[in-house]
Amino acid sequence: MISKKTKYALNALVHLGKKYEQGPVLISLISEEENIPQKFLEAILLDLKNAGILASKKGKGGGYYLIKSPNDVNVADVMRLLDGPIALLPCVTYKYYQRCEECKDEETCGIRDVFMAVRNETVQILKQSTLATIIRKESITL
Amino acid sequence: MISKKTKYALNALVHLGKKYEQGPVLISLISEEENIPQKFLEAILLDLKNAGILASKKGKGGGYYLIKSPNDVNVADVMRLLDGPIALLPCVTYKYYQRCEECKDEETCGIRDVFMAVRNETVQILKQSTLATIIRKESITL
DNA sequence: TTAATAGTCTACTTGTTTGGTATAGATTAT
DNA sequence: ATAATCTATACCAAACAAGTAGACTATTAA
Repeated sequence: MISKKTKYALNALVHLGKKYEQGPVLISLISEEENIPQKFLEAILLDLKNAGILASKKGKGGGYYLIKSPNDVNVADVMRLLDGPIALLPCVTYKYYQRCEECKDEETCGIRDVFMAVRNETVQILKQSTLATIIRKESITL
Repeated sequence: MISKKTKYALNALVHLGKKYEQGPVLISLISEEENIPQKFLEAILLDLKNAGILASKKGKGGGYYLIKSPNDVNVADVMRLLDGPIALLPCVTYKYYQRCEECKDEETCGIRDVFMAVRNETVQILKQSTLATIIRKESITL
């Protein structure tokens, strides 16, 4: 399961994606409309800002806004940022590789092959899924 | 990430799969050869027994052995047994469905669609992967 | 210039899960 | 009977998840 943090981040990003290039949006507004605890959301938005996806403006008329295009923000990146590796086994992660301690021979491990396949399929789907595709799909489904 | 419990279970099952229909195998032997803490392994094997995958024999000459055919034990089932649902969101699980509390309208949720696709692909791969296919692959790779 | 607005930082809390360990008990082959 | 095995119950420490509290800093309008 993905954490609430990642789920909330995606909800907030979709929200901000719908208001792309329309100025800053209040944390309190996102919190209310997306049903996310405000204090928790503050920490999440800060993470997304530090990752260069969002920017913020302080004071009256301030808030958060998307600085990357909705086409350039994909679900895989958001998940990695907040939840860490996507793979289900440490020995099949792309950037955070770690050997399975109990493993005898990684080269011939049939279990590893299975989870390698899962990882590849998963990452492909998540990379293809951007804020833009999500928002588009939602407007069609209506 | 899958838990150590599931990983250990798979390692143990592959081990027992290789000795299918060759009589009981000692916990201590599996523990040693697969590098799994013995007491932890005992609990895992018990779970697998209660799920009807393994059986055990007590006393001298006892141990655990596979009762289902290696063709009929797939990775998806083992994961579900020890780690619970495979899906990454509670609202896309098959048997353990739960609404996302913060969600406004599940029907039109674009995020849900993404994770639905991931779940479907993942389950398909994991269902196809049985002890038999894993063991076969390992013997070929050598 | 000061009050109100709005984001930022640090620290804490509470509950659950993970990955175990310890001890004692029940069964069975010899 | 007794030694070899699995079984059951209880416990534990560390990490993580999901949040909360409160002080602090920056901006801007009046």
